[in-house]
Amino acid sequence: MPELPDVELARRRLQDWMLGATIVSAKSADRRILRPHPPSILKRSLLGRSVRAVERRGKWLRLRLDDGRNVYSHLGMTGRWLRREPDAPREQAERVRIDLVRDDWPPISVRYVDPRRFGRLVVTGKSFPEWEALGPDPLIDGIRLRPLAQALASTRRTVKEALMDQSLLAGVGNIVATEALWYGRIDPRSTGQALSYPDVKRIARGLRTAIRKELADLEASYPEELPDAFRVYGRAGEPCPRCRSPLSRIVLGGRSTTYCGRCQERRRARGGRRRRA
DNA sequence: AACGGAACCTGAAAGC
DNA sequence: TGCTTTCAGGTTCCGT
Repeated sequence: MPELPDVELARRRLQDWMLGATIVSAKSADRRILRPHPPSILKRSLLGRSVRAVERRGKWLRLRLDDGRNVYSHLGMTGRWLRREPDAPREQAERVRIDLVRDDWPPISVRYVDPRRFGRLVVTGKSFPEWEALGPDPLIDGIRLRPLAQALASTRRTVKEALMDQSLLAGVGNIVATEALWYGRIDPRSTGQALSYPDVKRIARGLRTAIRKELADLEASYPEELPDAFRVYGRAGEPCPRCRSPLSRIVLGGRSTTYCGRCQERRRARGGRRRRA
C-alpha cells in the first residue's frame, strides 16, 4: 500500500497524534524492523522524549525529538500506523507500540502494524544514509523538468524503472509510475534516452496528476480503505479508460506493469549506439 | 558502474 | 474442503 500518497497521509495522522506529545512508553521485540539497532534502543531513547516535528521525504517518515534525535520510519510493503486507546488489545501483526500523553488530550497508543516486516524503524542521532540518498520529493520540492530530463537521458533503463529510482525522484512507486505513464501516454518500456523534452513534460504532468488524485482519493475515503480507484494499475485485461482497448500486463524490473498498447506510445532510441569513454 | 534476478517476509486469493 | 501456487503497492544484496 505505501507509496508517496499513502505515506503523506500517514505523516499527517502521526502529526495530529504525536506533535507536542510526550512518549510514556515504547516497546517492540522485532529485531528485523529495528535493524541495525537492538530492540532495547526504543525504550532507552524514546522514553520521556517529546515530538517536535513529523516530516516525510519520499517514502520515509521522520519524527524529530526534543533531544535532537530522530525516529525514521519506512512502511515497506505492508506497514501502517494506527491510533488506539492505551488499553486496546495488541493488533494482529503489531510490531511496535508507542504510548503518548499531551496536556489537552487523553492518553493515546500508537501502533505500528506490518505483516510482512519489510518496514523499518530506526532511532538515531546521526545522519541517516537512506534519508540523505533520496532525490527531490514531488510534493515538497516539486518536479523540475531539466534535472528529470537530464537523468532520464543518461540511463539505459526503461522509463518506468528509472522513475522508481528513489535517488531520482523520492516516493514514486509501482502504482504512481504506472499511472503517471498512462496519464502521459508514454509506453513504460520506452528507454529513458529515447524521450524527448515534451515527453518528459508529459511524464511530469502525469506524475503530478497521479499523486494528486491518489491523495484526494485516500483523503476522501479515510478512515475506510478505498477499493482500487486506479485507472490502469491492476486492471490488465480490462478496457483502457481512454480508448477502450484491452490493457496489457508485463514485468519490468521485476515489477508488474499495466499499460495500454494503443494509446501509450513507445519511444525507441534513435540513430546509432552511443559510447562514452 | 550498471543491470537482472533472487532474497527478504507474510497473508490473501486463485487454482486444482 | 483443503492443499498448492501465485502474487503483492519496497528495498537490498549478489553475481555477471
